[in-house]
Amino acid sequence: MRLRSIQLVVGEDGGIIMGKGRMEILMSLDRTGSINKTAKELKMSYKSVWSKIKSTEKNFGRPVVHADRATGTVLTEAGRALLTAYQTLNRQCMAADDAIFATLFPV
Amino acid sequence: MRLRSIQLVVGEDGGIIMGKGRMEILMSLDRTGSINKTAKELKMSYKSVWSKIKSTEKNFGRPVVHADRATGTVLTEAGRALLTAYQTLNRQCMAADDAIFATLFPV
DNA sequence: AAGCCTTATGTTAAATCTAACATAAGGTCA
DNA sequence: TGACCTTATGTTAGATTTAACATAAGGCTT
Repeated sequence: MRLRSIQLVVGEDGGIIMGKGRMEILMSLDRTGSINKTAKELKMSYKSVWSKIKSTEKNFGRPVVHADRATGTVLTEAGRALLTAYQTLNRQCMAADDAIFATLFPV
Repeated sequence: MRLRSIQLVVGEDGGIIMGKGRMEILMSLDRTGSINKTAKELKMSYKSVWSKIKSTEKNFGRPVVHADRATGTVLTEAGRALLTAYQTLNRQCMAADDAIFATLFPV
């Protein structure tokens, strides 16, 4: 018996802006500089990675990546800020929720 | 932009024991004393309500309700304890997560 | 006995989400 | 120029999840 805690940052209409999956996409993207390499690294199709990025941008209201056929893909200023904010959110929420769980569901 | 935080209590194999939906089922069940009335109240089919209860019991390891064709359905001791513990968990986690969100994503 | 309440399941259909396939086209390097 | 990298989308198929339909049967009330 354990806790599975999920944090989704969503737009006004409920569309997902950030979640654990998209966090990993942006992290990988920042490291590889390529949607293609990210897709391979995360064992996803190019399209699914690309679609999630587009979905995030639509719900977020502004671009999180700058894609170029020649130079690849890099995070925008806003994209990096969103990523680091979510990473912190995720870590802190997990810790807080786990602590609460431990008090209410003792082993 | 807002936070959607989800807390799932799961068994060792990841099967769901409690979530917001099952919390509402048990709450309604406790009030109505009938799976049928709960299904109507929550606008779900009898079967889907029943299946979720069975799933919870399987993953939890013991019955959470006592069902009787004559007298209807009531929560077991363990079921009520599980429900109240989850209600508290849900409330506290939501509050904690919202607070964290507010500090990281200021309006 | 008839009608309506209840729990209890199986089966089938629908809808939705995910993955796969196909294609287009710009840029770079040998 | 040809091969290979990259982004960019549409289309189609598969798989998974959810809803709907159907049936069975016990028990209560009138």
